[in-house]
Amino acid sequence: MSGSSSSECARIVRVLNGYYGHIPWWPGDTDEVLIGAVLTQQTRWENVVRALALLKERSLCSVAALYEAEPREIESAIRSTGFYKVKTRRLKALATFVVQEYGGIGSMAECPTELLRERLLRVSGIGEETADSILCFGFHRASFVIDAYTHRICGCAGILEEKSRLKVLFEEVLPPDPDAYRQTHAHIVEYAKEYCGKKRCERCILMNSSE
DNA sequence: GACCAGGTCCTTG
DNA sequence: CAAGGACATGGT
Repeated sequence: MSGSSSSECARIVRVLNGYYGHIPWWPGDTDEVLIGAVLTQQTRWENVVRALALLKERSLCSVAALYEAEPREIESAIRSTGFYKVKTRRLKALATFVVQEYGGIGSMAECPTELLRERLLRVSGIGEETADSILCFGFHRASFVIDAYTHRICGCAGILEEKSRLKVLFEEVLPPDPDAYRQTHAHIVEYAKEYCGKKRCERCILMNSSE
C-alpha cells in the first residue's frame, strides 16, 4: 500500500489532477494576491473576499495605496478577516518592503525567485506559506505552497513529514512549470474543503483510488 | 456556546 | 528547539 513518500506525492498530484482538471484559482492581479495572501492567514477565504471588496471600493487594494494609507482605514476595511490589527501591521510591512526596496511590483517581478523568497521571509508577518503564495500566485514562480490542508492530506495519505520536507517532496515530483504548482495547490485545497474534516478524511478518493 | 479557519510571532521551559 | 499563547471575526 505504500511506496516512497516521493511517489506518494506524485500519486496525489496525479489523482487530484484527474479528478478536478483545470480549475480557476486566485485570478486577481499581483497587488491583490499579495494582499490576499496576508489576509487569508488562519482565515476562511470568504471572509477575505469581503475585505478585498471593501479595499477596492475605497481604492486601497494596491501596495502603493496601503503604503500611504492610515492604519485605521486599513483596519476598518479588513475587519472581516479577523486579527485585523496584526494584519494591518503586516500589510504595512509588506507594502513598505515593496515600495522601499523595489519601488513597486514591476521591478520586484525582476528579482530571481530564491532571492525574492529570502527577502520576503525577512518581512515581519510573512512566513513560509505566505511567501510561497506570493511567489507562486502573485509572480508565477515555481515555489510550492504547503498549507495546513496540504499537511493534513499528506498525513491522511500516510506521508508523515514536516511542512518543509513536504515542500521539497512536491517540488521534486512536479514539472518545473508554475502553472502545475498553482493547479496542484488549488486541487489540494479544493479537495480538503470538500472531503476532509479536521481530523480524518471522509470518502477519501486519495486512499482508495484505482487511478 | 464551543470550536475552527488556506499563519506568524513572541515568550517560556 | 518544542510547546503554548495571542491575535479576532464569522460560520457551523
